[in-house]
Amino acid sequence: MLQVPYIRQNKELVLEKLAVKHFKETHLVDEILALDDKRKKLTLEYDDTQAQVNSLSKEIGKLMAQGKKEDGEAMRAKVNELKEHLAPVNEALNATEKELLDTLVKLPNLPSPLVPPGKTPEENVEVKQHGDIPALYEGAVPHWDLAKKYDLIDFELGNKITGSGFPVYKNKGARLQRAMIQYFLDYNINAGYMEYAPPYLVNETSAFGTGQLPDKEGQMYHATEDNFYLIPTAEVPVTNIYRDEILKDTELPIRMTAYTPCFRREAGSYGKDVRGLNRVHQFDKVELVQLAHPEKSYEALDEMVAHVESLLQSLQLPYRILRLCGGDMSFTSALTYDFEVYSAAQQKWLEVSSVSNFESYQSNRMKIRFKEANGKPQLVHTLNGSSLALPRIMACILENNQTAEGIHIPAVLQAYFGAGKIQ
RNA sequence: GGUGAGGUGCCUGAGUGGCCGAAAGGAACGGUUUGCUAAACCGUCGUACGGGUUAAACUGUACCGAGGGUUCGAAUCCCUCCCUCACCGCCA
Repeated sequence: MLQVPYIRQNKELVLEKLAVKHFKETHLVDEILALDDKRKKLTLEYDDTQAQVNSLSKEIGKLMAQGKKEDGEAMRAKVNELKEHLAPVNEALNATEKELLDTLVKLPNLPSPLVPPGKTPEENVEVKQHGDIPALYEGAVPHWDLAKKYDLIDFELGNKITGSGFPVYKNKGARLQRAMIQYFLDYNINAGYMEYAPPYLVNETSAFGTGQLPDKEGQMYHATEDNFYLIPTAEVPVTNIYRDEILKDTELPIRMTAYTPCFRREAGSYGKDVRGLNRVHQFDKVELVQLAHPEKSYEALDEMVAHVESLLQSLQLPYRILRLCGGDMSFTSALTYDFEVYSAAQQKWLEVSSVSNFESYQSNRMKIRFKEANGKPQLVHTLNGSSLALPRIMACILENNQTAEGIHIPAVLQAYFGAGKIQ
């Protein structure tokens, strides 16, 4: 969430930037400032009255110790009077603080100046395209057919065990999946990221911290008995590792990577691009998370983009990089680059990675801060990106690398996979 | 799941109603001195939100797992929840 003092000092700029995101409820800005004024006023009243209570209470203690009971009793009556006045003030203050927070989380993050102004996915800006679109042989088919032909993935079996969108990987399909996870993690570790294996269920506080709660609650699976949420991405548990911590500036940047399954209800997205691996409820992903100094977070973003790019290049997949426009960006992001790989058999681009800078939007929720020598604590910037989401990479490798003699495995994966081909 | 003991600052750890935002030790940081990769000594050493100031200084409130309660006054008493440890039960 945004910081109130920032909103106060830059109100016009905030409104301009909200417009880039096509955010309509701009009245919230004034509401926030009004609530903050109210909060300050009530705080002042509460603090002053409580200060009187505190000092009188101390005197009562002294009087009682000296045996001056009557004076003490008189003062006690006075304190009780003050406290009667205090109760409604305190109540109003708590209610105002809650309302302020509730309103504040309704404001999205502000877009960086680099964000294009568009509204729809068509208006995203292609920053780069790399690699040749492969010309497939005549018998080429989409990955769901290949999965059957080579016995790699069983979609129907997933229906039986759980429901739609829970594919079962088997044989070489399972092994290829595992090979990719291993390769991606190794690749990230070599680039200086520390590996974590975090929990796949998180509590409410963690889900709030990265911005999944309160507004995206319907997208997560909820284990109601214990009030835990199944993670929609490793971003949630990994970023929360440093929740409520104050780091030293010398510890930044912090680079973390984690493999986890991801669980997404995908409510409301039925019927669109759901065939095969294109959209599933459970999938595997290797994630990158960085905590960076505010002045260096855009360098970190570029570094992550370059990192994901080199990873895709090593897999020899044709890809393009999009800079998302204001209307297509996520609520919490300040700048996002999407990576898409080209699926030759489906003849379309599939998103496989999304790399974003959240600036201090998440860290303000999580209170992840750092301190320079003799300085005050300030918020870090958080970033994350996929490296990579597995299903669509799998789909593209199967489709783009299919030949009459089998499916060619990218050279960098062969050692992990244990063969050069699926036949 | 049951029973018992606990949760205090970066760490260890004292504190069972006012003198406690909190002893002491350690770590860390700054300095002095000596100087074979170190010791001794001195100092600093929480956070948030207000007031105040050009900025400071200064000052108020809150925070001793979380939330509530009792009291003139709570780290300290009571309740609920969360977590940790030990033992028992169950179990990969």
